[in-house]
Amino acid sequence: MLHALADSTRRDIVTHVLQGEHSVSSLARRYPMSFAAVQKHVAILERADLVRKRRQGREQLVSGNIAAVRDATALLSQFEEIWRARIDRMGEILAEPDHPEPNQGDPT
Amino acid sequence: MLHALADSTRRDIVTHVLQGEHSVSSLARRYPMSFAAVQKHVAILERADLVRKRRQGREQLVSGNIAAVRDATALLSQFEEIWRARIDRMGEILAEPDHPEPNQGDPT
DNA sequence: GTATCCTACAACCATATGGTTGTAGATCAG
DNA sequence: CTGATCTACAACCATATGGTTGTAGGATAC
Repeated sequence: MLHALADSTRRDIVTHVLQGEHSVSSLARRYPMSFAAVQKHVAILERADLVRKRRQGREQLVSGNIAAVRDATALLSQFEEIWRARIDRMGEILAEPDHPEPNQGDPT
Repeated sequence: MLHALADSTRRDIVTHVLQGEHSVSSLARRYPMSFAAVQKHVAILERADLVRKRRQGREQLVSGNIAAVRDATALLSQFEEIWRARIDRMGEILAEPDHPEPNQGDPT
């Protein structure tokens, strides 16, 4: 899923379809590449459930799925929590009465 | 940069080095792959500035760079803001007293 | 009906990825 | 010094990626 967002064209597509539905062809017109290339990008986003497609006549309207985007954001936020937990632990260590050498590594 | 995080092994490496410095070889021991493979993962994370390396004797100690992780999180958060902006606009439209029909002529 | 548009999918190519093994340079222990 | 360890880097392979073109089907317009 992060892989699906690790491409600027796909992030741009997500940006647009989060603001409203767009057909695949109207999206394709925005980028300097072939229709098939944009179609592939949309397929990758769809496989990651970042966008949904809805048929209307001969068009496929693409819309963004904010829930999946939130999942990705939450995944990255976990890193910040890990970091904060570490900082908290360091605070405890500094608060300890005596700690001559804070040795990190794993010499096992 | 998101690409660097779009791999579970690399996310796991980031998780660990955010909690403290680890040498490349001690990291390599955690995963069922060759030392060189882990070394490549670390190099990719380093290129994305998600981790830093510090030489100590014959070891290279890897530590996580929380700032870059925050940048990635902020990038994804923009999507949620775009989404909220759209919802706000929809709220305004629904709050309009008379709907903007394409009714130009006003025959008195 | 035919023509046109929108979409899907396949084949193909160049390049990047994730993994391997092997070699070589530094550094530390003896 | 020799030997062991940590690291870097190159070569190689299988596979996935991002792009292309071409073909085919479904829906609309005429």
